[in-house]
Amino acid sequence: MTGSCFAERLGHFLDLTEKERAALARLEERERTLKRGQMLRRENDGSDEIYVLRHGWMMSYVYLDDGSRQILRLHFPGDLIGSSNIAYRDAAESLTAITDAVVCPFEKQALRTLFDDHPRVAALLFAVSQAERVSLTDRLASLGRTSARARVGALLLDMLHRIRFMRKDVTNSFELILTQEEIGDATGLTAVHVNRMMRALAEEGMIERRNGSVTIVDERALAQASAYFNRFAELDTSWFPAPRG
Amino acid sequence: MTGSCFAERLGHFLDLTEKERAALARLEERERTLKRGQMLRRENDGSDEIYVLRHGWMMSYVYLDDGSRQILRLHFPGDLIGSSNIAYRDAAESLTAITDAVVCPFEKQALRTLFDDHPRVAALLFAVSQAERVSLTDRLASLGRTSARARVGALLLDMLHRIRFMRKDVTNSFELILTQEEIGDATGLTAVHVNRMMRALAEEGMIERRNGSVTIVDERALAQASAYFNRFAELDTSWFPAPRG
DNA sequence: CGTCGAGTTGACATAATTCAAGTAAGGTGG
DNA sequence: CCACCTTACTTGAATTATGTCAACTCGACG
Repeated sequence: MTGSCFAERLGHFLDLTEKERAALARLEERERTLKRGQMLRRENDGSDEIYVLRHGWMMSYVYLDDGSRQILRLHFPGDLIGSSNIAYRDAAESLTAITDAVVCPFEKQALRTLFDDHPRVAALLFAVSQAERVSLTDRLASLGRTSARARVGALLLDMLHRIRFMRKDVTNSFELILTQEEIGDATGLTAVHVNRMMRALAEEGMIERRNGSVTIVDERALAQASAYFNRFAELDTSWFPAPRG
Repeated sequence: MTGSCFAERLGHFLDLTEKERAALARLEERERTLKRGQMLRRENDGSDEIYVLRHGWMMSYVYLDDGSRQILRLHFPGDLIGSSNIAYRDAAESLTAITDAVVCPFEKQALRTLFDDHPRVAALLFAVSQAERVSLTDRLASLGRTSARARVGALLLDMLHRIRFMRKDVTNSFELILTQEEIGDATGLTAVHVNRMMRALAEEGMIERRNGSVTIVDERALAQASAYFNRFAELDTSWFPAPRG
């Protein structure tokens, strides 16, 4: 065990104390391995579990009555996932592994100690969840007010930046992994139309595609064409309580 | 001063202690009055302020480069608004009053005491913000995967349920207040098309319109047609810390 | 070698937008 | 109190973006 990837992720924003690290590590005592495509949790399941994603990519999504699917969010290592049942008894979204993945499940009761003993970590969780909320509002504006081409472009840029955030060696190229159908379910489009938009972006010289990987050739132009705004500003930690102990 | 409407709202989920109520009331010491249409805060403004909405309706929204607007969320009394700068230094959304309104501004530093001294209230804030996140994912699915008619229907139902939550005497009729352009900006449609969809819903006998008010005639059918899921389940407070003091 | 899932492309259908013209209601200054 | 403005709402016709259906290619895999 290499230590808590959750603590590592949160440590980007804050110098955690030993005690704080230990408290976070306690959330990752158990591990569960998932194969590509395997479902971790289904919408409406009652469960006390929340997860820290340790390795691999996952996605959260819902199905509508007509059988269509909306992908709500892609998840990368260090993400806290399944957080809808922090608020509710029953899960609001399904969770499935996009690649082989490892998650650390913990019961939400474990958050109690965190809020009681480590108010600064609680504040950090709260701030991170607000940042996630902002990310969702960006997606909302993308789906509500931009063209198909812009939505696909914004998704690609979001993936690039989030991968970069994890691995500083990644510059402008990454393995796509998602099928065009999944991209469609994330952007509210059909797989066929996603295909056309990717071709369009490629013909315009903004991206290149080879095998399963994408290169963002002209990041500035793509961001412009996609109404994409990079939210990777620093978190504002100025209001946080002092560390305990 | 009639006491904290924030505490009143949060008290729906939990029996707050006197000390907890007092701590929340401290967030509402100042008041600011807004006229219909008045902007409280602009996107990208740097500000340490967060607000509790005390009276009236407000909305949060963003503008895109092409001048189009996406309304992110409607806000009702008791809502915590402007929460994007809990995470960031600069505001991610603009805030404007839809009706005459009263807000109580407070500096985010005030949250520090709350997290330090009242972990149970902090947990409640966190849970409520997760519920808001789920509400955003519902909107995402609505915009991404449902028809214009369904989006308008879902917005009407959401408004109905949120108004009911505040005022138990409201049954199935309310004053719309929003213009069709605003409905369009919330649902990702043009004002013209909103108009047609409202007519369609009326012709199908699901709603009635008179002057500025809407009556939901057949709530079940409308919910069905709009892929609407009512999230007003109880919050799960089982994991919260014990009250302090 | 055959099958299967994913990607690609064309022809056609449909939902939503755009443009344009008009009506209704409320507010304001003379 | 009226005449005028302005803003919101309404409706039709033409246009465009996206979806649907269908056929085909390609590579992976058993």
